[in-house]
Order: sequence, then C-alpha cells, then structure tokens
Amino acid sequence: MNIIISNTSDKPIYQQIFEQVSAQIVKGELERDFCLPPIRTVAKQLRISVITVKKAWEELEHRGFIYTMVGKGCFVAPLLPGERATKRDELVVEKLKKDIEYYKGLGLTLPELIELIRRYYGS
Amino acid sequence: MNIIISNTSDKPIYQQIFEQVSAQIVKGELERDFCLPPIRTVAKQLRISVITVKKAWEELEHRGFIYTMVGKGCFVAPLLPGERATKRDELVVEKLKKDIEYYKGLGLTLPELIELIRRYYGS
Amino acid sequence: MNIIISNTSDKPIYQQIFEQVSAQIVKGELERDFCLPPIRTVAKQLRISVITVKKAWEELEHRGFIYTMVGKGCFVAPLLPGERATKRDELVVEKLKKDIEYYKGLGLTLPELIELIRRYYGS
Amino acid sequence: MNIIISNTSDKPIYQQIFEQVSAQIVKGELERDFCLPPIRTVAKQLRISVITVKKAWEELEHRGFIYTMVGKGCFVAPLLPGERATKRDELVVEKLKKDIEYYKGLGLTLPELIELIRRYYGS
DNA sequence: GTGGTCTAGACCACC
DNA sequence: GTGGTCTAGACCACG
Repeated sequence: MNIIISNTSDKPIYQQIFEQVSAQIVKGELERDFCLPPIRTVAKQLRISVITVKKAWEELEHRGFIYTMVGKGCFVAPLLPGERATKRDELVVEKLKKDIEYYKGLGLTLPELIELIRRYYGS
Repeated sequence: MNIIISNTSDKPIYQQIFEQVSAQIVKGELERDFCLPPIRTVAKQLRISVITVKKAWEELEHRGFIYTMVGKGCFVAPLLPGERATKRDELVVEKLKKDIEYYKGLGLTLPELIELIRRYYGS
Repeated sequence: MNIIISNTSDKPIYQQIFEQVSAQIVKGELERDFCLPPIRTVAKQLRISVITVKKAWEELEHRGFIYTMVGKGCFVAPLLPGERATKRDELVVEKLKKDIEYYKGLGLTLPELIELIRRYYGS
Repeated sequence: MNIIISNTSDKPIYQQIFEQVSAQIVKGELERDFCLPPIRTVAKQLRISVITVKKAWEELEHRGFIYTMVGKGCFVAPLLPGERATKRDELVVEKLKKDIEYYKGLGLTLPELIELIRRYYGS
C-alpha cells in the first residue's frame, strides 16, 4: 500500500489518503481482506496525526471500501471485479458531472474540452 | 449580470460569485467598461454580507477581470477577444490539470475518460 | 495651464490635479497673479465633479501656491524664483525621505538605488 | 520577526505589515519554512483585529512570500537567493517608476535627484 | 452615493 | 490548537 502526502496541495490530507487508497482498491492492487496497517503506524510513517489517518479510514469504511473488525484491524472489502468497476465509476461520475458543469459554464464546447484533455492527459 | 448562490454547495460563496461573474466576462456577456452594481446592492439582492461580495470583487480585480474607480464603482476590464480566450483557458487549464490527475489516479484511460465526457456533456 | 487626468491611476483625482498645477507653478510656467479658470470650467473640461476641483484648489491655497479673492477667482501666488525653488524642494524632500526609508528598509544600498534610478529615469 | 505599526501613517495597517514582513523575507532574515506566529497571536500583540493580520498574510501568500498549511500555520516560502533578489526588485521597481514620474513632473533633473538622494540616504 | 479599511465575534474544517 | 469563511456594523476617503 502506497500513500504519498503533498503538504503544498490545497486538498486536505485525509482526502489525499482516501483518494489514493480507494484508487488502489478499485484498481485491484489491494486484494480482498488485505489487512491495512494500524493507523498509528501509518501516522508515524507519514508524519501526520493519528486523527487524520482515522478520518481517512472512516471515509473509506463509509464508502464501502474497507471494513473494520474491532480489536483486529481494518480490511479491504471483498469486491467482485464488476463491483470494483462500479465503485470506480461512482467516484468518477460523481466528480465528472460537476467538472463538466464548470467547463460548460465557461462556454467550452465538447470538442474544445476533449482537445484540451488530450493535450494534458500526457503519457 | 446574473449570480445564483447555492448554500448547499461546498464552495465558498465568494468563489461561486467569482466563477459566475468571470465566466460571463470571458464569454463576452458583459461588455468592457460595464459598471457592475454596487457591492451593497449585490449583497442585499443575494442576502449576503457586503464583505463577501467585496472578497469576490477583489479576486476578480486581482485576476484582471475588473478594475475599480474609488467613489465611482467597479467596471469590466477592457479585454480583446483574444485576451478573453486566454483568460478562459487560464481558468480551464488550472482546474483541468488537477482533474486529469485525479482520473488518472483512478486508473481511467484516456479513451475511457473521453467516452464518459461525451456521455455526460449532454446537449 | 494643462491638466491630464488618469482614471486608472491609484492616485485620487484631486491629488493628480494638485501635483500638476503645483508643478507648473514651481517651474515658473504659470506667472504670478495669473488667474486660474473657474472651477466649474475646469470641472467641465475634465469631466469631473466641481467638488473634486475645489478640493485640489483648496490644497493649493493651503500650501501657498495660489490665493483666493472671493468673487473674483483664484490667482497664482507671487513667488520669487528663490521661493519657487524652496517650495519645490519642500515637495520633493517631503516625499523623498519616505521613499528612501522604504528602499533602505528593503536592504537596497545607495549604489544599487542610484543605478536603478539611472535606468528608469529615462530620457 | 518584527512588526511595528504606525497609527499616524497614511498607509493602511495591513500594508504596513505586508511591507515589513516581505522586507524581512527578501533580506533573508526569515529562513525558508519558518513558521510565522498564528494570526491571532500577532493580532493580540499589535492590538489590531485578526482580520487585518489575515489580510496582510493573504497579500504575502498571494505575492509568493509565504505558503499556508491549514490547521498548521503559515510558513516562509522557500526562495533561492536569486529569487529573493528578483522579488525585492519587483517591489522596488514597482514603486520606483511612480516616484521617478513624480520627481520628473516637478522638473527635477537626474543629477539633482541623485544629489538629493545621496544627501538624505544617510548612513 | 461609491469603495477602502477596520472592528468584534462567530462557526466551520483540519490537524 | 490552526487557518477559512461569514456576519453586522462602523468610520473614512473620494466624487
């Protein structure tokens, strides 16, 4: 499990963690029932507060990416490949709708938008 | 000039105002040297504080969308059509880079992303 | 008598007028007892409020550049060439002290400052 | 970090703060990543409103002198020595152009101006 | 009338 | 604890 924190980003740290861990789950990089490291360990490694890690874990559980067994730890939820794709699309579409609204609001046409995305998507 | 405030949005009010007014300027809906309504008037109409409007106006001036004449009011900056497009692209690209980063992080390929955008762009 | 107003300047209009008229007086471009045009005339020509012109005239009188004869108009004060130079230096030194304080505060050495002035003084 | 407020100055308080703190940064007196005191603390010490301090901090961040980590504090931006000089010159030239315009308007020649500066620059 | 500045005090998100 | 946002209300400079 890999997490990289950016202190200069405008995103809250707990959200950065949520996004990276959930991404690894929907991509299948973390197998079902994989035991996440204890929050205190994660906090130490990332040099952040335990509370911040807790908040990210809570969000992950709330969205169904992990489940908690009290006293034992947190584990990756068992998702079928199809469910994984569904969850990913949930995340994507939720954000995509807002984004498109913004770009349309600025008068950007569909071809213009796609052109810009091709340019900045990179590799 | 149209401004609609959403109190349920997670975006701060002043930013909602900034986005909507700047959008109308780059789209050419507000002509150069058009005199914006006094901040007190806008505040009353939107039922928000004068200071919140002022913060939006400040950001607009700061980004070069409007200019202020103390005692007279605030006016739409004179932008050449080319400058308008440039400013629009500034706003778009600034956000687009972050968005793409997010979608790539979720393992979305370029074709998948474009496909989803086509679907949700709508009319 | 020449006055040019800049609406984009951050200086108040009345101060722009004061600076330009006082400059013409200390440079001897306006002779002693020259009758300034009525404030209403100036206001019309510059397309500004009478009140603004009045404020500039008051400041000029306060600083001894002009004198008022009620019902007749405002006139350039009689200044000997030496007095003109003195008044000019008053204006210059008053501002210069503050400016130098600022530049010194930024750690600018005297040679650096002179070098920059040579560069930007232009013609 | 030292800040001295003058209530008799015609400059707004937030600008006085901005000038003094930015000066200390470009002079290298505040090291990169130095944590500025909390705005509430500064406000108490200077006996001014939190908001006034915040406005100064915002301007500092906006001009790239500091960066903010929400919940942690505000920190001096990491500037290379060359960047520090560049930023200083930005501040200097911005003001210098206006000043020179003023002195030229009063008929002051370049040698006269330099002579006066030498006299008043002091130590 | 306009915008510019400042105040005191509040609630929130984040850590 | 930190900064981020918003409020109501005041006084000033400018026109």
